[in-house]
Amino acid sequence: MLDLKQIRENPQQVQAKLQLRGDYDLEPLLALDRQQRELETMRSQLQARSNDIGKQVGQQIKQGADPKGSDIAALKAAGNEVKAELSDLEPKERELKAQIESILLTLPNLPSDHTPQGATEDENVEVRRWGDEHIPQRSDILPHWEIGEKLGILNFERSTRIAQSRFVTLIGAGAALERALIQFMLARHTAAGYTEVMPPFLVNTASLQASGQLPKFAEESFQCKNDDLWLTPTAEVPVTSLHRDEILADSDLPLHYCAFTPCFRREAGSYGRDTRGLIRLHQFNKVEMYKFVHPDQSATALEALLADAEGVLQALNLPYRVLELCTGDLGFSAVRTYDLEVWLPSADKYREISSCSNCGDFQGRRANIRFKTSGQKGTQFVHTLNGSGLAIGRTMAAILENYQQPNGTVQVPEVLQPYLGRAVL
RNA sequence: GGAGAGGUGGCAGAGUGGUCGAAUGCGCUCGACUUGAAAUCGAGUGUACCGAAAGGUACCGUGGGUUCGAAUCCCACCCUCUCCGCCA
Repeated sequence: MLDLKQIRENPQQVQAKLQLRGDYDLEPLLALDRQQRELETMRSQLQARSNDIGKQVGQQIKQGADPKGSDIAALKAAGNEVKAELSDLEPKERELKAQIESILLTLPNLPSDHTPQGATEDENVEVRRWGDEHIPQRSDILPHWEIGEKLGILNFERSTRIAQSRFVTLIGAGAALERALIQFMLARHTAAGYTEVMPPFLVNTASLQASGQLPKFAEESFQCKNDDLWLTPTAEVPVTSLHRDEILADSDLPLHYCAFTPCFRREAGSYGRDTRGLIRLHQFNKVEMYKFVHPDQSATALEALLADAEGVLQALNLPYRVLELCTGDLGFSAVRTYDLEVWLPSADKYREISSCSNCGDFQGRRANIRFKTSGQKGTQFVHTLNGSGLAIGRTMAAILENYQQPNGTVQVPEVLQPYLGRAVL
């Protein structure tokens, strides 16, 4: 959520930054804000009068005045008058506040000054490539779903029987490889100081709103309609809400977490895209990294987060490139985002495998997560960052293709062998 | 699912209509005493909004209601705990 005070004080600046992301008009919001504050002043003055009358009644009765006497009756009448005025103002103010809130909830975060300007993903900026020398030179590499089914470790067809299309069942070494990847990544991140958490995989509406998935992107999540619960679309959601409505001490920061969770996405509107394989499923596993940091630290924390995500790909010797997302491609909550794209030989291109974002205080404000600096009064919102480290299914796809051997087997990356107990699939 | 109990400040816990943002204890901060520490004593210690400030307003699970006045009474909802049933 954006800071209403900031919008009020620098409307043209905020407007200009929002314009980089889409078409937004702040004027209605500002008008509502002016009305609301005017009403608030009036209401609070009336309230003060009402409180004063109430106090007088109490005092006079205590001092022995006749509760049915004319003095008291006059006060009560005055009180009733104030109450009538209040009952007119209160609902109006409440309504205005609700309108302001609901508009604020739909405004995306402001891009950073570093973020390249652009309308679509075509204008994302490539920052660097890594591991060109690991790109397989053969031209007969099978797509991962074909080699996976050949090896009997991926099954898509039976998964439609169990669930629907866009689900996979991992079998034998496939299931073991998935588990090994999770273990490997968590071990790496915990060694780097991230605290492992395994949160609930069902989250409530407030949690989805806190991290920015709601209200705008409801159709992207699976909902349990009988309960106020949704299937988590990413660990970012439960981990953000791990500290929702808390006031931390500045000495608590930074907090670094990593979490393995399945992720559930409806992929509404992507019919016909990536219909085969592990790239776009309704359910996939992911190891996520997440940081709550002091505002002064979030810029450097993003670079460190990115390095940690890259480290996973490097350890697996998977070729990748780093993109910085342009303003038009930035996610709703993000100030600044790097995507990691891994080389997929069958597609002959790079595909997203990680997204590392600095959300500034946007989620901190939505989730009401603040910190207090000792010796200073007042609170500030924490900055939050999240990054995949990595999406497990897409990592498996990359391995099945980049490590494919001419004889139809797949080499197991060296760092995974201890976790898997074998060198070849 | 059935029966019951309960939701108050960082924590514990009082408060059943009036001056209660809220006793008391613990914790925490600062100060005194002490060579230092402990103990003791003193002062302080929630958040947000409006306002240049003085100050004002709101918040006792959430939302409504009664009343001049609600933490306290009424209604609805949510959540937590205990016992029983079911269950990994």
